[in-house]
Amino acid sequence: MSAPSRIGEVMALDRLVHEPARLLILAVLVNAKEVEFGFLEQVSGLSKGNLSSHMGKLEAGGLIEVKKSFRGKRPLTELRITAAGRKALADYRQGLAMVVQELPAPSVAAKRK
Amino acid sequence: MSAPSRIGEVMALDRLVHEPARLLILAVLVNAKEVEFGFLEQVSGLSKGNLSSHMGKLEAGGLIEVKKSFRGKRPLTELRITAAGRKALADYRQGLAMVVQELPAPSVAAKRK
DNA sequence: ACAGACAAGTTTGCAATGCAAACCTATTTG
DNA sequence: CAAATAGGTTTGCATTGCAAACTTGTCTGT
Repeated sequence: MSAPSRIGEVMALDRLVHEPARLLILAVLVNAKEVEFGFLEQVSGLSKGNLSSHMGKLEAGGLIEVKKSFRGKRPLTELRITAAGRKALADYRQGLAMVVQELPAPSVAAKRK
Repeated sequence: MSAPSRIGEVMALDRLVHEPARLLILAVLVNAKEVEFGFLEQVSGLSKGNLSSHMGKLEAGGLIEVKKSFRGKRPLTELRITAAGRKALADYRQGLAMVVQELPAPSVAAKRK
């Protein structure tokens, strides 16, 4: 018989994307052309510090690009997902889909409490 | 306004289950009545140490039960998923399913090159 | 003009984590 | 008896995620 399941796939998930905070960031970015730091802070609910460090990691990994400029006299940081980022997210999504499939649907043999 | 999507769900994912190694463990356990430590070590590919510590956390969280006994003269550790574990896994699975749905299918605007 | 509040991020400090190497105890084999 | 194996646990370490504190600059009230 086949392995207990193909769930070993789960170990192949991209950890950079797997982290919820970063997945959230990527998910927002993938639906917009460009996103401001402040906006992201609001919709994500992440603290500035937390957001900043995740941003740094995503940038270091090449999944996003960060453009710094000024709006009037104030600093403005904008984030944009890269092609690599889209790919990573798509791959991750596919991995997730597999995991979801392999995980037993509770509806079947689950306990009705 | 409503959030860009319901992806904020991702932040609600149970971190205890979210960790790939533990998800793998739970996925194996949910399909079997009882599983031996050694077997799990093999199918998961985790080192004994790593497995042992994840096992400890799952047990501490009440998602699994660990039964220690002897087979002949040798120690034997068996793992079993609890009702809470099944529930946590089912909830997690549902969360994942939502995330997968909300994540854009790559087929649309995927590769330009 | 200046004190204080606010904006926009970055840096720092810390606790928690994941991982494997080393270790431990007991058994089996050469 | 020595060495290898089985079955796990503990230790040590490097990485992380998180928020508090800090930085730099603008704006408001008086």
